Amino acid sequence: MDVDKKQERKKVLEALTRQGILDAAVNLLTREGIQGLTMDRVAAEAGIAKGTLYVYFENKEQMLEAAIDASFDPLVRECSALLDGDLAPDRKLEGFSLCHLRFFDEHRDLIRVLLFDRERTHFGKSRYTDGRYRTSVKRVADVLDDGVRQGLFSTLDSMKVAAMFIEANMGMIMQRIHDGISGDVEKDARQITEIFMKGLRKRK
Amino acid sequence: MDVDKKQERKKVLEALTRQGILDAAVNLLTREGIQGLTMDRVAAEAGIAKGTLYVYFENKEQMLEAAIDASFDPLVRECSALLDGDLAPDRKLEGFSLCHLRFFDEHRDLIRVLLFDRERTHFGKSRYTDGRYRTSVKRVADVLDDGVRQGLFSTLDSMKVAAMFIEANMGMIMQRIHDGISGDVEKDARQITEIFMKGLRKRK
Amino acid sequence: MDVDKKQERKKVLEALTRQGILDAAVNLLTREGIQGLTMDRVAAEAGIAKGTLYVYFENKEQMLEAAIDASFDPLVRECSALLDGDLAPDRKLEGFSLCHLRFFDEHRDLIRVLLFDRERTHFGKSRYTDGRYRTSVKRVADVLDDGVRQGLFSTLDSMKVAAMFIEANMGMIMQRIHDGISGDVEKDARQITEIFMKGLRKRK
Amino acid sequence: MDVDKKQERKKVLEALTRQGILDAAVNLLTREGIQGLTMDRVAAEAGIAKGTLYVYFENKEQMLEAAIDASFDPLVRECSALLDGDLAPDRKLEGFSLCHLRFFDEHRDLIRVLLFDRERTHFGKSRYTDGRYRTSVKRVADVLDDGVRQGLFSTLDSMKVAAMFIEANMGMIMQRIHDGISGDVEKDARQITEIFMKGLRKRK
DNA sequence: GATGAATGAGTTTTCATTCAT
DNA sequence: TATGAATGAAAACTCATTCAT
Repeated sequence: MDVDKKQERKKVLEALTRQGILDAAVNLLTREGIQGLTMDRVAAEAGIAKGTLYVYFENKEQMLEAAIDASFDPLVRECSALLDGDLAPDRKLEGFSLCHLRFFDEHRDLIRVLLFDRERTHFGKSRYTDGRYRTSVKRVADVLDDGVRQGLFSTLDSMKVAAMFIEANMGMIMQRIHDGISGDVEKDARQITEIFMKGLRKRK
Repeated sequence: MDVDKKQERKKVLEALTRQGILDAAVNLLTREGIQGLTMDRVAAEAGIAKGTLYVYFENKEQMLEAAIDASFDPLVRECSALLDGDLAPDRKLEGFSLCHLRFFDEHRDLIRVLLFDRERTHFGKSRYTDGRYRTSVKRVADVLDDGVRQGLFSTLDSMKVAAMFIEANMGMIMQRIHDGISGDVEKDARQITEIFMKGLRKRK
Repeated sequence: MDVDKKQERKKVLEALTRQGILDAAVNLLTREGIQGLTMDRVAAEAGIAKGTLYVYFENKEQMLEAAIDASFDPLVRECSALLDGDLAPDRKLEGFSLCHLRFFDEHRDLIRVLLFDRERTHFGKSRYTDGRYRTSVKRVADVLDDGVRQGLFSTLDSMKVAAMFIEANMGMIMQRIHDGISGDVEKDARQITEIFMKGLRKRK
Repeated sequence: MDVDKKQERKKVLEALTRQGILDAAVNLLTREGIQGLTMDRVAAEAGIAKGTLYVYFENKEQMLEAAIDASFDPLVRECSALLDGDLAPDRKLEGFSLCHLRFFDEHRDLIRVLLFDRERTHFGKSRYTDGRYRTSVKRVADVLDDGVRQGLFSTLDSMKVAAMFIEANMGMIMQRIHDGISGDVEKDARQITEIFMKGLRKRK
């Protein structure tokens, strides 16, 4: 019992330090960009010694990876739940947009990181699996395929369209940020869906 | 006269050196990525002395900027001509997609740079003007506004939609690259336009 | 009585832990070399906590010293017994060679350590006493002096010749290792003695 | 002509810096041992910036290698000339001993390095070719083989005996150093040859 | 006595930039 | 103008040692 307690306390403390590091890393990243992210500064920001970072993470790369993963976790979870749900495909797409717009409204600075990560993800010679992004594309593609199966959408190359859709969301997000976040989220999310559903062309 | 000749020759030579540096920088960038771009290597690639780089450019940042500008110049020119032309707005959009898909098919590696640059462009604390990208958004937005004026498109928030459109193109490009560039360019360009024109929804 | 038992048990346990540490250190040393010998790894190899090492040893240097001492103990004991025995001086020398060749055939990797230690021993500013090696030289010198006294050997500078003899053995060992341990131990041991007894020169 | 002069001056200056680094490295090595040899200190000792070291050498390992090579160069040359000469095999061996004893009398501290290098040479997992030492063994073995061919020496395993001979020399050197270099070099060199020629055994 | 998380000084290496020629 | 040797600040990472529990 005593031992259990001790071990538990230890685990909690460890988790705290680990989280502290991740938070420090994300803060620094958002504040200073990738170039400002040095192990020295992360340690300082986290209020621990440089060496301690290497107790918790193998190297800078893995720490960064973990930090980014951790900060996108809420978004990933929310989207996951949404896409797993049983809304109609078009509602799912709108929900997806909404999630993303909301998330980036709240974590406006993080988009910088996302873009960074996207770059690394796709084109780095790194060993990074491009997991997060590719998974996202695949899941949206599944929704599109569902839509086709249900006779809702015309036939389409689902992976390509999924990629387009996701990026279109990013475009909207960027524009919102550029404009100082104008207009409400719901409206913009609806507009994205609308365009992807019905197109821009005026109908008589 | 003699003096003029000399001066002219000098200018030509200087321009040549300058271009040589830019080419070297872009080659290195596409071959080795940003991490591989050191002043040493640029000088070696260009066949000049390291110090000479600083004769032509203030510092690394400005050199890089110029190099990226130079490498996107063909794309920018082509798009510019297209958007300045007098095609119908929807043809212009399709042309825009086509330009981009073609350009990145041919300069596949440059997309890495573009994404990198995009990040820097939008969110860095760098003094980079985000010229290229913002201009692009604005011009596409103009086309959209034209479309609206001509009664071709429904009313829309042109800047946001333009951003979406541009990013959707990037999504398509990324997916093509991920798939090993599947399908022909024209078809994919048409698909993008189609979706933005008519949407995904099946019509009876 | 109870207290005595407890104390004894404690002592046994401590000795066990101590030996475990030494074994771990030697294993690591032979497997990975000096560079691979970190306190972390020794602790892991010994299955104890890092901090515990400092319960048993003042610091790394002393632990290493003890570990090396322990691993050469068998050789030292065997040689000691031999040189203490009452063989003729020349038989003792041959026995000495045999001991060494055999020991390093079996602990081939340890020779690396020996050489390392030799360096430290003789020339480091370390507080290492150069005990092992100097003692060895002295004892061989004693055998040589015995030989001289018995009219077996010509007069000689026994310390210098002893050093030569010991190093010649090392040379043979190195060559055997380099060749992949060619030829049988006895023959090589005999050859060393032979040369030191009769020299290389052919006699008519 | 002018250009030639400039280039020559440059070369000389470069060689000077390079030599300065090597000298600094050897000095530090002899003064402080391997553990004391850090790039920081070498730079300080050489009176240059840390970065400059990396202009002249790829990394620490190669610098060290070059430094050691450079400091043994005189010995290697002298021995080489001697063994290439046309003395009788036994005179060559004596000359070899003489060279070595003299060299280490003068560079007493360097023996530490030699031993270090020997260790690295033979047993490191390093990419070091064990050139210096192996070559030495081979060349002495050739002399021995010559001796056998000329009917001077009994048949023998020349590589093993060569290794023994070289190490016996080292033993003598160590003993001399330990004793504070007692006795004159010639006498000790002669004693080594004597033993290897005629052995220790007293003849009636 | 045993633990192991935390430390931080110390190490190698990189590279944009300068400046004397 | 062109050069390229020299710089030195900064970065990632290591590891023996300590100390609160």
